Amino acid sequence: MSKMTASRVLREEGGYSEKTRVKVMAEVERLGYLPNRIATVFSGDRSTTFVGVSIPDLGNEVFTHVLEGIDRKLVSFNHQTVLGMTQHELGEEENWIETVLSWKPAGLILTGRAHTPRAVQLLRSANIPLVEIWDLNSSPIDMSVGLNHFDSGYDMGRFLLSKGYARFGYVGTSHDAANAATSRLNGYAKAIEDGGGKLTRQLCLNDIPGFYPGFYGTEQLLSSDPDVEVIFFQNDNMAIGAVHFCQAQNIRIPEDIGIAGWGELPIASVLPYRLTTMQVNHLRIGQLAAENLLLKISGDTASAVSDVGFRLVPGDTV
Amino acid sequence: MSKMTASRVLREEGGYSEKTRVKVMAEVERLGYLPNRIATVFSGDRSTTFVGVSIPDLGNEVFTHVLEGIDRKLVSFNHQTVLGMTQHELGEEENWIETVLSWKPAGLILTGRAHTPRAVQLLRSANIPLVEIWDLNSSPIDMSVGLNHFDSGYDMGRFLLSKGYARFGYVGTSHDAANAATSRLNGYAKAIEDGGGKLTRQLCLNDIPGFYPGFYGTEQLLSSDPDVEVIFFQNDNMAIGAVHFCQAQNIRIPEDIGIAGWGELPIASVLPYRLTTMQVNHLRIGQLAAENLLLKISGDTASAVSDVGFRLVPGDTV
DNA sequence: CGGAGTTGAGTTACCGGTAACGTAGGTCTA
DNA sequence: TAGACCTACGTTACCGGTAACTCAACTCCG
Repeated sequence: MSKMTASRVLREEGGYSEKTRVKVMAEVERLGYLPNRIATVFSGDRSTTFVGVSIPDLGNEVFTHVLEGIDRKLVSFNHQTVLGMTQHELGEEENWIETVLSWKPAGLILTGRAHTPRAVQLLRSANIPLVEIWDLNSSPIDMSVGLNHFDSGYDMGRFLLSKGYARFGYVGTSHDAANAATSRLNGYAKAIEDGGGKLTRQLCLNDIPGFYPGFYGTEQLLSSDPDVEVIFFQNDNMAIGAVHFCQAQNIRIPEDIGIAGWGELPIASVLPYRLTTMQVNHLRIGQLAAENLLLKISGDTASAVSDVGFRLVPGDTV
Repeated sequence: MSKMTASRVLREEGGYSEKTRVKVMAEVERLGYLPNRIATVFSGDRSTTFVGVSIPDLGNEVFTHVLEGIDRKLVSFNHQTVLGMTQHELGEEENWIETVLSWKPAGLILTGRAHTPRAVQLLRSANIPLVEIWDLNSSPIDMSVGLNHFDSGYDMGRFLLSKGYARFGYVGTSHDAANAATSRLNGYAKAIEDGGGKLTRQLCLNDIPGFYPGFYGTEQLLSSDPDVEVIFFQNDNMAIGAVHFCQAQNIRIPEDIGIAGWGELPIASVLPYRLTTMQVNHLRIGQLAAENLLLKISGDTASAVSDVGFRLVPGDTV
C-alpha cells in the first residue's frame, strides 16, 4: 500500500474504500503512528498551528489573565501558544520575534505597540496575522486589541478632581508594561492640569509593580510630601500595598489620604472596603485578540482596531 | 553559488573562504533571508527547540511563578515554551500531549504525576526528555522535580498540634492542581490522627482556590462547625480570604481562630501580621525542571528526582 | 617535479508528508 | 458495444535544508 493512500485516509480526504480505511487504521494502531506535523508544514510551505504570544512578564497578574484568555481561545481552535517573555525590553522582543518567525507560526500576538524598527520590518515581511494588544494602537501593523490608557488615566484624574482633591500624587515603577502605565500617568497629569489641580509628586520606583513597592513607595512619597491628598497607583497591587501601609501607620483612608488603583484584581473581592480603581476586562482582551487572529488565520477579515474600554469603580478609598 | 555553500556559511561550519562568506552574508542582508528552522528539523529528523510545558491553569499564582522560572531558563538556552493549560483534566492533558508531540518538541515538562495510560504510552514511545513537576514522583517516567506534598501537610498538622489545637478544620477546592492539595490534606489528616486531634470538618468547594472562596468557605465552615479552633487552607489566597472574613466579622486571629495557608505569596509582605504558611520556592521548581531538562536535551545526565523541599513559616495567625 | 594532503566548493540524496497527475478496472449510457 | 466517465489507488516531484560524497585547484615536501 502506498503512503499516499495512508495520507488520504488519515486526512479523511476521500477517494478510498472502507476496506482500505480499516486496513490503514489498523496499521496506525499497531505501530502507534503519530503523524509528523513538521513534515506537513514543510511540504506545503504552510504555517504551523503555533501562535507566538509575547508578554512583558508573568509576575504581573494582569498579563496572566490576558494570556489565559488567549490560550483558552487558541486551544479550542487547535492552536498552541508559544510563550515569549520580553522582560519589558524591546531588544528581547526583537530577538524573540526573529526566533519564533523562523518556526513559521500561524500568527503573533504582541503586548504593546512599541517595537524596534527591525522588529517591525521582520513582522511586515513575515506577512502573517498579527495582533498588538494592551495599549490600543489606532494605526496597527495589522490589528490591535486593547484600551486607551491615556484616557483611562485622564478619567481617573478627572474623577479625583470631582471629589475635591487639589494635591495629587502618583506612584509607579519603571518596570512599565509596554509604556501603557506611562500613558496612564500622562493622562492623569493632563486631567489634573486641565482641572487646575497640582501633581505635587510622581514617584517612579525601580522595582516591579507589586504589593511591597506600593507599600514602601507610599512611605517614600508621604515622607517627602506630607500634604499630598490622593495617590494614583500604577496598579491595584501597588494600591493594596499602600492601603496596608496606611493601616499599619494608622493613616485613615479616605479621610487622611485617598488611594486609587488601576486594573481591578480578584483580591478586591475580600477587602473590607471597595478600592477605587479602573476595571479592565483582561480576559476579554486576550480572548478578543485570539478571536481576531484566528479569523485572519482562517482567511476571514477581522476588525483592525478593537477597543475593550474600561470602567471606573468609584469605591470608597477616595 | 550553491545553496550548500550558503548553508555552511550560515551555520559557521567552516570550509569556506572569507570572500565567500562576505558574498553570502550580503545576499542574506539584501533578501532579508530568515532560515526556515522547520526544514532544518525535518532534514535531520531532529527535534525543535520547543519545550512543551503543561500547567493546570494560569489563574493560580503559584503556577505562573513556576512557569516564569521555566521560561526564563529555557530562553537563556535558546529554547521556547509551548504552553498547555490542562484545566486540571487528565483528558485535556492527553490531547495536548498528543498534539505537541507531533510537533517534535525537544522535551516536555508536565505538572503533576498522574496521567492517562495512553498519555504515558505516548510519552514513553516519544522517548524525549521529560520532567514531571510539582508533586514529587519517586519513580518518574523520566525525571521529577518538586516536593512531597503529603509531608508538607503532615508537618503543618504536627506544628498546629504543637500549638495546642485539638479541633481542626480544612478548606480547599475540588479544583485540585494535580492532586497535590489532596496529598497535603491527607498528610494533615494523618498528622492530626497520629497526634490525637480531631479533624472535625473538611470542606471541598467546587470553585477555584482564590481569595473569595477562602472568604465564603470560612463562613460556611464556621457556621456549620463553630468550635473548630484552627483552619488549614489549600493555599495562601484562600487563607487571606479567610483573614479578611474574620476581620469583617470581628473574629480575632489567632485568639478566636487559627489560620494557616500554604505556598507563601508576595502579598504576605504587606499584611499587618505574618501568615502561618508553608514556604515553597516556586521559581526554583521551574528553574530546576528546565535545567535538568536542558541537560538531558544536550545529552548529559541529570538527576532523576529533585526535591526542592519546603519550609514552615510559623507566623502569628495561629 | 610527482604524489600526497589540504582547501573550498559543488552534487546528490534524503527527511515525511502532499499536490498533481497517471492509470487500471469497473459502470453507465447512447 | 464503443466511448465517456468514475472510483480507487499508485507514481512522481517537491518543499528547504543538511549529510555524505565528489572533485578541482592549490600547497607542500622529499
